[in-house]
Amino acid sequence: MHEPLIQNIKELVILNEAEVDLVEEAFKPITLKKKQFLLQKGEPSNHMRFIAAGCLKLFEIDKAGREYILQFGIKGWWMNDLYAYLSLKPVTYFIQAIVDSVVLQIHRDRLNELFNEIHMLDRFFRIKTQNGYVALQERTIHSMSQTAEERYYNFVKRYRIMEQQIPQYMIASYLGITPEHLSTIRKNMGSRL
Amino acid sequence: MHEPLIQNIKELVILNEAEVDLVEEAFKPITLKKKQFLLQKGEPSNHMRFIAAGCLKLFEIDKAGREYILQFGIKGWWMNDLYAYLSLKPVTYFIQAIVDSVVLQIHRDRLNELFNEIHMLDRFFRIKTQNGYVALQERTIHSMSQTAEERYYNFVKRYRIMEQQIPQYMIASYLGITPEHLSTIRKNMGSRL
DNA sequence: CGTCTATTTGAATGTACTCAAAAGCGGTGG
DNA sequence: CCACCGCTTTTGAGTACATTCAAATAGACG
Repeated sequence: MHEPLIQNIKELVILNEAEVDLVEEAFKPITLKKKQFLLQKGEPSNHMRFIAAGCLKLFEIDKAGREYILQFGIKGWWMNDLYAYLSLKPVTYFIQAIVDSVVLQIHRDRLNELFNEIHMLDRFFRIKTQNGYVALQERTIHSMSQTAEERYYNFVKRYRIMEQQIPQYMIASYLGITPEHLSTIRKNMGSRL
Repeated sequence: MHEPLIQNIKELVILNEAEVDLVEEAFKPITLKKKQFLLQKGEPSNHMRFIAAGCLKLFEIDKAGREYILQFGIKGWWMNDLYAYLSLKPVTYFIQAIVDSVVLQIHRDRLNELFNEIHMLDRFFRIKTQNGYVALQERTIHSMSQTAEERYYNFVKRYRIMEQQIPQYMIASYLGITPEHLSTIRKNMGSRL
């Protein structure tokens, strides 16, 4: 169960066996059924979270009730309302399982202890966050410079694995367009998919 | 000259005097005239950069020659093509001074050494990047859920200090709209500014 | 099956863009 | 110190991309 987590960490930093044990012990599994919430607006976010299996979405709902998806996550990804986690404030986003999922999570207090017990963890999260930042920056550029069709095409090309377990209207939300429009785009793209 | 840098670090982690000296020694100042480039597409980005004075922009130019501004930076901000810095690949973005500026920079190799000499630096950059990620996430949400007028209004409200030294067409680029459209928005907003 | 949810289709509308041109503004040289 | 030049901002007309709203069709699941 902790396999993918340990592997994920070891991709970036070195851990000895004792440290692996510490990490495995600290991260507790949570199983989620499809559509179940991991985090709801207003709750505190006291855990750092790693997806061991399944697929989840991180999203906001505005006053008009519209849903905006910030991020999808599959096995091997980290997912959190980072702002709420860091600031100790109530979360402003929701996290919900798209399919049955397993999440490994560690409490902030325990993780902060671990940062002192395993210096390399600071580094791990620094690099992880830097990578996440870079990816988000790219997404920002694309949302400004590309048409909806280009963004959809790139999404499919890049996240083919995800795309198959995610309903179309969620992808539309992620791309910042309406489901109707995405449908039209797909029709026009036709064979190019 | 290194004052704002040290202060910036000490806001998040504790440094002793020896460590302060190490940091001050490692970061070298660069002065830039208005419109001068700090980084041009194709170059490597071998330094981590802190703005000690002035104002700069980080932007991309697409094939059509259109400019997309990812980020403005003023005194106390960090600025880099993080992807290029981390991957050692040539930069895909430009960094250019909007007004006369001073940047403090440290070479990647020296910074990596410092990470081992000053463990708290790992933590500092982890937290910095996390904060940056959170801010970028918010921008992403807003670019999806808000109209151009709302985005402009929020930009002015939030970055009043910046807004005064930045020409309007650059703000338009940052907001993902045309200068003409921003002009129209300003006219319609009228007194509400 | 039948029901609920997701996707498609189409018409009318709106927001932002393109292109073109005029007006404003700031710096520089005569 | 004013006139001119280049760059920024404004204005307006026509257009394009994406949205809203409504309704029909298709798919998934009990």
